[in-house]
Amino acid sequence: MKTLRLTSSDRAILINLRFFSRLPRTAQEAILEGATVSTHEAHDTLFRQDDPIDDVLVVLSGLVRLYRLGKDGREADVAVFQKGELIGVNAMFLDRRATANAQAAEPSIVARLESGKLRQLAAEDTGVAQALLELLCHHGKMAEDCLAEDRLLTAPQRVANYILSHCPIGSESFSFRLPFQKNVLAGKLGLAPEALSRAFSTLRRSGVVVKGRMIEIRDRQALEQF
Amino acid sequence: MKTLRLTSSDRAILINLRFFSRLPRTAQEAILEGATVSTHEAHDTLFRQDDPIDDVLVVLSGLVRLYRLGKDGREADVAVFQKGELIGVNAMFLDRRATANAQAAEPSIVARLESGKLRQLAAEDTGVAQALLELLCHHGKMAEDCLAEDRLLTAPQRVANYILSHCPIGSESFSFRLPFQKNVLAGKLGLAPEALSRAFSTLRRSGVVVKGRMIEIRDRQALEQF
DNA sequence: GAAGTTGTTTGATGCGGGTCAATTCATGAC
DNA sequence: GTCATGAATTGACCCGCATCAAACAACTTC
Repeated sequence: MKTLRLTSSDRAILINLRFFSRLPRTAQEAILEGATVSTHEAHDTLFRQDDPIDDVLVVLSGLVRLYRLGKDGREADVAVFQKGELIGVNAMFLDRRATANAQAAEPSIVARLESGKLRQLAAEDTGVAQALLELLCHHGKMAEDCLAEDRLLTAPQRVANYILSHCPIGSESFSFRLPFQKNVLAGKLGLAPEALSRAFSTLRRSGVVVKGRMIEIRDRQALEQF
Repeated sequence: MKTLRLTSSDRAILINLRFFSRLPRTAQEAILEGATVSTHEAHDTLFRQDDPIDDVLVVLSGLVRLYRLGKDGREADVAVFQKGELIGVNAMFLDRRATANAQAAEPSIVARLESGKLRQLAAEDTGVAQALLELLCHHGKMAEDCLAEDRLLTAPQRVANYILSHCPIGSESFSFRLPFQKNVLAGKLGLAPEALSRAFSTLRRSGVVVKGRMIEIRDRQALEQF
């Protein structure tokens, strides 16, 4: 892990965050002022469950995996964060302890914003609070989706869903590149890597072509009703 | 379904809500003014997934189950709300559509608060926004817990966990009454009723005595390490 | 290039829990 | 009390997926 200064493209990412754009310029500067940046190797741990955390993390590049540990040492992913996403907003308004472990899933750069300052801003500026409310509601919806998927769908169905969520509406056939390793996708979907692999091979019969990280869809209909 | 007036004990429940107590008295009155109350039989549907909803629901008595439907008609619970809990806060700050179906799981009374008014209050008063932020973060944590449990624990472990969560710290043996039917508990834990039943019978060997809705714990240690 | 490392696929096996069906148990209605 | 309805349990069966092990593929590193 290495500590850096904010580059101008980092600043661009931060400034484009929903809640950031609501801030008066002076507040923006105040936040950026206190921000630190660090780089991490794949598998680096950013924080551990129950650690006290006083920052909100923003992924500037790479990928961060949030997971809990079972008593037997097994890991279960609860979220995966990509560029531009915020980690630790929950903790900021609760007991300021991490509810899970965070680990870089690939070489990553993250910014740390002082959560004390953010809390204060939210308490002073309803626009900031509003933006955070919307963010949290969005998180809430995602979590609900995830839980429902886990409970209702089989492995191939979850994968089909994931693929469709990347399909622009209206297009009948298309292709895209997985934004991360299949490894990580498996965790995100609550599957063992082997199960993901088998799910892909099941979906081949429905017109899904997988070549490395490239996914190609030939028959959207077939996927939808899987 | 029948529409009622607010009783004084209903008012007491509402006024004790975390975010409510932050409001100036005039705002409290404004909210209560616009509130409606309705009673529901068990199995009544309060709203359906994708319905536009313009209210936040507060459970005054009884129990409300929130669930999603699978393509095959199977139901998966995403949350269960008891007296004093708020339903539909997410929707209020998103697209104002229900993300799931809501159903009374037993005879229930719910209040409906105008979400437009609430949103406005949150936009004007940072104290209200703050309270909602805390509420949502709490919801977020619960959802994360739930997801992690689903992915890490077996049925008996989930049940053991549930029981322990009702155990006052420090007490080695104790007993309590399930706050709802086993039916509902099963759904909440993501289990079929049969699986819950079997889990209970597995836990008997660890000193859990089940008689109707009464649960008795004889050996806390055994439960914790299950 | 060769050789090690890490990610992915495939096969064989076992466990957990969903589903269906049949009882047993509770709870009320009359 | 009897009967009826719904809840909870128990057994039998099966399917989905985790797990273990091994073969492969794709990148590094030298």
